[in-house]
Amino acid sequence: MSELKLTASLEDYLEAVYEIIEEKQGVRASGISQRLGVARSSVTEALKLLAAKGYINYGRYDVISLTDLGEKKAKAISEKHKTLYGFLSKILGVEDKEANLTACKIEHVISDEVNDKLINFIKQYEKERSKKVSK
Amino acid sequence: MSELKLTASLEDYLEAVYEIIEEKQGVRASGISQRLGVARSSVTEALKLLAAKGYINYGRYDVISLTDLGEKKAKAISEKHKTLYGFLSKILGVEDKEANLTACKIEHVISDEVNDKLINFIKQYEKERSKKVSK
DNA sequence: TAATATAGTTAGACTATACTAACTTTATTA
DNA sequence: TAATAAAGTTAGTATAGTCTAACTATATTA
Repeated sequence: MSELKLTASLEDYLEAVYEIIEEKQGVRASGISQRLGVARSSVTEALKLLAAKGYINYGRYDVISLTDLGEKKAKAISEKHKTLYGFLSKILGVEDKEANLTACKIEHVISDEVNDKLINFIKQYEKERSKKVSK
Repeated sequence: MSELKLTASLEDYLEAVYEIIEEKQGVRASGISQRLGVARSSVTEALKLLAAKGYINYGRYDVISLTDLGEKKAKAISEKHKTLYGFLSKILGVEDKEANLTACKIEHVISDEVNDKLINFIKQYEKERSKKVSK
C-alpha cells in the first residue's frame, strides 16, 4: 500500500481531481494534465499512487472517482487554500494571482490546527473591522 | 554555474550556515549535519551546490563562509522565518514548536513582497491592539 | 464499420535529494 | 611523532517527480 501520507505534489493532483469533479460531472486525466500544466504521463503516475494509497478509485483506462478518504482529504486541502487565499488577498492586500500561487504552496505545509486558528483570527478581525467602520 | 535559484532544501542549508556563523565563530559540516538532522555526506553535496551557485565560499576540506550574495539571501530567509514565527505564535497562538516548524516550511514559499505585507499588517495590528488595551 | 483522432499508458531518461559504507584528510594525544 | 579519533568526502543506491516518445485503447465520424 506504499505509505498513506501524501506529498505536496500528490496533494495537488488530489485537489485537482476534487475540483474538476465539483465543476463538471467527472474527471479525466487530460483535464488534470491541463489544469496542473504537467504531461499526461505524469498524471497517470500520480493516479496510480493515489489509488494505491486509497485516495481514489482508479484502474487502467477506467473512470476516476474519490474514495471517502480522498474526498475528506481533498476538502481539507481545498479549505486551507480558501482560508489562505482570503487572508492573503483580503487582509494583506496581495494581488490576486500571487495570492493564489502562494496559497497553493502554503496549503500543503500547514496543519489543520493552524488553519483553524487562522480561520478564527480572520473572523475576529473582520468583526472588529466592521464595528470600527460602522461607528 | 548550474542555475542560481535555490530549492527549499538548499535554502535550509544556507540558513543553517548563516545561523551557525551567527551563534559561533565558524561553521563545520558536522554542525550543519546535526542541526538539520541529515547525513554528513548530504551536507557535502549541498555545500558543493551552494558554492557552485555563488552563495558560499568553499572547497574540499576547507573553511566555509558566506559570499555577499549568500549573506543577503540567508538574511532574507531568516527574516521571513521570524516574521512567520511571530505571526503564528503571537497572533494566532500556535504552540512554540509547531510555529517554528511551520515557519520553516512557509519561509521558502513566500515572496519578499508577501513578507513585507505581513510585517506591515503585524505592526498595524499590534498598534491598534495596544490602543484598545490601554483605553 | 473502418479510418482517424483523442485519450491514456508504458518505457526509459533525467534531476533533486538523501542515505549507507568505505575511504581520505585533518586533528588530537599518548 | 606515530597511532587513533574525528571530520569530511566519494561512490553507489534509492525514492520522488517529471519529461518525451512510442505504443495501446477508446471514441468519433465519414
